Amino acid sequence: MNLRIAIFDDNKNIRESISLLLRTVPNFQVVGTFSHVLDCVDDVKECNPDIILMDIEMPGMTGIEAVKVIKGQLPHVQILMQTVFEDDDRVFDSICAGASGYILKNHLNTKLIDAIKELQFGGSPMSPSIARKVLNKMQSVSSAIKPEEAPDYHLTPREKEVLSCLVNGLSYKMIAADLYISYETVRSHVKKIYEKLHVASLTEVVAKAINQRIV
Amino acid sequence: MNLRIAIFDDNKNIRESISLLLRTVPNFQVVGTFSHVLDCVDDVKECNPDIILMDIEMPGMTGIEAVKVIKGQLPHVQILMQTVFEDDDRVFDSICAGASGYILKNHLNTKLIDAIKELQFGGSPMSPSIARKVLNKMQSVSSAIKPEEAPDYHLTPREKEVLSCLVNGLSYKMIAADLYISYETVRSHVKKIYEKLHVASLTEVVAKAINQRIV
DNA sequence: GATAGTATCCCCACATTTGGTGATTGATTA
DNA sequence: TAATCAATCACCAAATGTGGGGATACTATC
Repeated sequence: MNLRIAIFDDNKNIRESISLLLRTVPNFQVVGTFSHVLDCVDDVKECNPDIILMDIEMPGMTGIEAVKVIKGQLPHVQILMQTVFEDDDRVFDSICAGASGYILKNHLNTKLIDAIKELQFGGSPMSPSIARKVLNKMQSVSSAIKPEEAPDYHLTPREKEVLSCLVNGLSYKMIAADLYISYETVRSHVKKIYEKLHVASLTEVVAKAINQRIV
Repeated sequence: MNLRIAIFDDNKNIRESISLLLRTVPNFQVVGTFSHVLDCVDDVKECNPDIILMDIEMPGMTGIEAVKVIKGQLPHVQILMQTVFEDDDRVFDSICAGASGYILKNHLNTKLIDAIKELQFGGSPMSPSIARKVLNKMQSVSSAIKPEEAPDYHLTPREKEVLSCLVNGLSYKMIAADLYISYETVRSHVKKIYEKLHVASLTEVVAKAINQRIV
């Protein structure tokens, strides 16, 4: 079974030399090379690659934007960024856009072949410095990854509904109208919420609800 | 210049075989092997390694907790997780604790040597499946990584102070007391904030302030 | 069949917030 | 020097939220 590869790079020499290199590998098949990504979705649909090598700097639209649109329409395609840039912004933007690997252009040849093979078998090849950046980033956003488990305040479903209305800025009246209950019922729920969250004002409720992701 | 390596693993055979393996590499120096991490900080201070190989499952304290305390006290040490576990929790916990690499135990020998060398030169070696997990995680928390740049509401410093008081649940009166200004002045600031944020209630202010990280 | 919990509703009195309009001072800037 | 803006303070009237009661109906669950 052949591995179908497409290449997006605005530099003709690079396209051709990568193409030549990959053709020497058994089972690798270069099914398309493109100098820009303006028609990338059509191009990709046309040549139907398993893996895409994507440069970043290209005329008209960047490779990062291309990753986003391609993954949006063809999520099964694996995309390997291959670029000279290693600034945080471009690295993380690429990854968030959906790239499955990121290698730098400085040391080509065998590394590239290994990277493609790694990608083929479910890995995510990254140049060493990129991998380090990624791990450091993970650590710096660890609060988003491992949210310290929010205490459970045992809010009832209805109370949670009311709470989320409050967080959306609705007044008691509006909540009453929204949930088809009376103003006084809203008050009852809010009182309960105050008790359960140990707070004494709407602002505290909202702050606590958002910060502890209760909503 | 030698590379000093310490090994934490509760399995004696593994400690010894890794130790033997690493001793065959020029410039590698195994400076300590330990069967548990209960005294890890002392152990590490004692043998002063550049790189630590850390298993996860050990008696008394897990390798992940050990990473946390070691990195807390000796942040310059590079720690390479080396384990059989590849569940998301342990992987991300290890990384968030401060590990600089994560490789699986199934394919030892040369891979391990390469990983240590990669770590030595500022990389973050990961087994392919681990790297994939990490990239996927990055994508799933992309909102935390690339917060869509909050619009600037041109709040004055004083207004920001008042705003953060509001977010902390203080009433107008309390804010007045806190900032040594009159109740009416607080009101003026709040009115301005309402205008600038285009909202009409405290709850909306608080929600917007927190969600858009204005505070 | 008693108990506990949820969801619904009501009243009173008081506190707080809100929407107006308007004013003074000092600093910065055009 | 005139204009702008931040920061301060004031008053009025109306709307909204808060704290304390209490009540009913329905579901579970023991």
